[in-house]
Amino acid sequence: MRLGQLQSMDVSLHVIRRLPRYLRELDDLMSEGVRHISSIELGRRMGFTPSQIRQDFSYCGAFGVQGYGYSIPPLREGVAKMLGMDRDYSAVLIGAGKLGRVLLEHFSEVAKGYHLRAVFDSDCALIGSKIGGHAVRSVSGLGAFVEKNKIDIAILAVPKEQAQPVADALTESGIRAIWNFTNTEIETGEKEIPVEDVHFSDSFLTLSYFLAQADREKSPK
Amino acid sequence: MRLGQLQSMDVSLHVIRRLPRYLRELDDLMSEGVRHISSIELGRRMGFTPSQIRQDFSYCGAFGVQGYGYSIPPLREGVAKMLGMDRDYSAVLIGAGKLGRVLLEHFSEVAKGYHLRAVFDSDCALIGSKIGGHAVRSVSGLGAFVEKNKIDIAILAVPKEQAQPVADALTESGIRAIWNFTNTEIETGEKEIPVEDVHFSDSFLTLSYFLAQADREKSPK
DNA sequence: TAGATTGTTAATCGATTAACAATC
DNA sequence: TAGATTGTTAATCGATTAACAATC
Repeated sequence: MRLGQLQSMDVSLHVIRRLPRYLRELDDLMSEGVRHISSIELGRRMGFTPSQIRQDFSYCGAFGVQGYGYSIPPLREGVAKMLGMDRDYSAVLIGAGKLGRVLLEHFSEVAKGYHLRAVFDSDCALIGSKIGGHAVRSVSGLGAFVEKNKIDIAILAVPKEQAQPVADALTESGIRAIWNFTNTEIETGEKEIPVEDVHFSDSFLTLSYFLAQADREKSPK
Repeated sequence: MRLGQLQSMDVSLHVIRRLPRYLRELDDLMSEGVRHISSIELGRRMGFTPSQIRQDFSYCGAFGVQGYGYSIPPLREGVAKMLGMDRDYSAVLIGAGKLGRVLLEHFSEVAKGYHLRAVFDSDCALIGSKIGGHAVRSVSGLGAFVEKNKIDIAILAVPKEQAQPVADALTESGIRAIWNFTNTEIETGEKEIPVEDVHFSDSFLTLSYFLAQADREKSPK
């Protein structure tokens, strides 16, 4: 189920999507040696209004001090906690093609604190070989593995055609979230399983729209 | 400049981001042999309200017929045209690492009708070698190439540290849009150059939020 | 204390949905 | 013609911004 469709959102999806940006900015500030900041100054850096920043942070618990601003270390931890970075979630990668391998490599940086438990593929030539320290397993064992090991997150990097069958296997075996790189929409049925789509083609075309629009404005016909 | 911050949007970013989804759905319908559809039926398939679909399509020109619905082929072309898919835009890839190579490979599928003109990297070991039919060039020649060949789009897949310097070279030499995979924000100065960010880490953490939220709801403490 | 800045409530702005006249 | 469905205007809903009392 696409994130936007999910029910019971205490915090709006708009706010949630800004949290990782705050995290990056706060980490940058930390590495610059800055230890506190006001919503005005942070807003100036990030291109947000101070109001929005105060609103957003109020969802992460109260870390501000009147007349002084925010103390960065606890605020950073508050945001990280909201994002579940302290919860030791486990993941599996399905699809050990080129994209899968890139994700595998990035995963340790991108997702510090999360645990990649296994890699699956349907290609017999790959099964058994080692990729990034993980023996590639056959997708035929995917459901059993997810169920037995109570895997939280599936990273889906298989070809379009396999997206839905693999998603079905995952939902049946109790997966809790799907990170979807297949450039296609997947159905997860009744259960409210969050699916985060990373559709390269959609992203590219969005950018292309702005070029086309600029050209239309230049020479309207 | 992030897309959300751009001025002069005739059509809101929300609508623009739905256009590629419509395109995919319409292509799916075409390949199923369907040639016309009502906003009600399309809404049912996509999880949108019929109102929204009619609103969105009205921006692409009028393709509907009262009492009948939409004729898919011209609607599909109308959406594609809005997205600039008929405009022969040119692109360069900067960063021939693993991610860059995946993007290169996907580019021909993802971006049919767009032309990849060159690949750049700063690694001497890579320069001169061929990747996906393109000789890898030194980034030192990036600005001159973009300027001379009037390149429209830069695909930025370099390490974080190089993101801003490369972006500076690009903006100075007249690039028109940047597809940014560096997991960091880039500044483009005065000119309103659209930047589309694909931040894997942000996307992953957004998904992680929903897991954490589900757990918080289960055992509030 | 005075100045600064938060957290939160109220006002505004924008996006989505509903309604309906137009019409195929 | 009658039924269906569009395109568009009005109503609603939700997100962002402004304002301000609380207070460090």
